[in-house]
Amino acid sequence: MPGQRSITEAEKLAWDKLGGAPIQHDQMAMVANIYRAASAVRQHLENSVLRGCDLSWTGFVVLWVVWIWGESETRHVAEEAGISKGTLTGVVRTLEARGLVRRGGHPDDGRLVLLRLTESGTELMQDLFPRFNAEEAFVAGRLGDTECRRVAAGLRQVVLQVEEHGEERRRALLDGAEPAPRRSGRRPRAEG
Amino acid sequence: MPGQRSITEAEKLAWDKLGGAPIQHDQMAMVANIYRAASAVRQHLENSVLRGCDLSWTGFVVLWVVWIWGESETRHVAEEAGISKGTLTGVVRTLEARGLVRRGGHPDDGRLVLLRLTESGTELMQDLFPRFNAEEAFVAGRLGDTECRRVAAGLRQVVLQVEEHGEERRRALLDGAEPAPRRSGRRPRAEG
DNA sequence: AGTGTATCGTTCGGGATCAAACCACATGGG
DNA sequence: CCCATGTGGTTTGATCCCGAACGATACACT
Repeated sequence: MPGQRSITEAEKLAWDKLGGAPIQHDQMAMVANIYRAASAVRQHLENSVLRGCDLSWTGFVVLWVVWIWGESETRHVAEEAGISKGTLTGVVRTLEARGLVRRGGHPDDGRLVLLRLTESGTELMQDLFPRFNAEEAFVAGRLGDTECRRVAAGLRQVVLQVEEHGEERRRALLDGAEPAPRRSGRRPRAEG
Repeated sequence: MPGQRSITEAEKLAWDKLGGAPIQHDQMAMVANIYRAASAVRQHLENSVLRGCDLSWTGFVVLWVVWIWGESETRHVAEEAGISKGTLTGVVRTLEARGLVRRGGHPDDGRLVLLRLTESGTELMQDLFPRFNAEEAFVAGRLGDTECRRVAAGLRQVVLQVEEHGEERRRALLDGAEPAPRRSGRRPRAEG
């Protein structure tokens, strides 16, 4: 059972290493399980239905968003899919190479790019989505409908908390200090 | 609010596109929220406490595992951290370059590699973990202890379902067919 | 018409990610 | 002793991922 030598034992060990400082263990356990569940679900979906179509999780999500909402501006797709716009550029590149989506300019605003499914992309989603949904049902198989709703509601509270107060919180933690650049990422062009 | 133009509206649209085929929507909503919450939490943690130490989420998790469990074999660390052994090799490489962990051979079995924290890695975790835990508490701030436990328990059921029946399920879905190779990944060396 | 300033998607750099291929070491049987 | 089989960690190739830098376009104001 990966990652569960015992979460409780881990807490005891951490508590010892900190000289007895208090730990919010219910919160810690929830975060740990959110991440574990997300990994497990993604892995299962990728290795069952997605793999056969040569799609990654992210590729599927992007496809799904465009399928559901129809022709969309890339910024909206990135937002819905929960990835950065830079990542979306790359994902769309591979999706386009597979002939599943098409990129097109906006008639009125030259900055925008619109995404739409190709014929074959639409057919793929019609076949794929029901099978995807069946696996969602499988991973949730030990929980009843009501319990699913309850867990989903709890998770939504977490998402809302971060979305509504996360930035403010991060600012407060920095307390005036500069935001600490990432190690990776593009460097400013050398002055000449 | 990223990814929530409205999940319910999305379901209706999907239902239409499928010509009225039934959708397991509670399960679908739970999976969507698991992934959203995981992304939100990861993003918040990386951009608050982790960024200042130049650590990725995964880098932190690996460090945490070795900190808690002490000198460990890499296969166990990969399992606990929930990443593949190939990924671990890369993550440890960067962690080692930052002077936070050290790799060492096993005295009795020449195949094994042991990981341990350096002095500075240990100091980092002693400072970092309490601040990490404080942010875990922040993201869970809208939920009480009991609700956190309940959500964690539900998620554990999902993880267990995949771990105990996932492989069997994937085999059943393939139904004898070959497992469909990934598009990416190493190719067999050309026969000569 | 010109000049900010804002916003869009793309590029870029460092890194994470997986599965399969691969190589080194271990272990058991002939 | 040797060779088959198994089990470790590492390498490889394609992709994903982020955020900052960037170039192009849009829009408001002059």
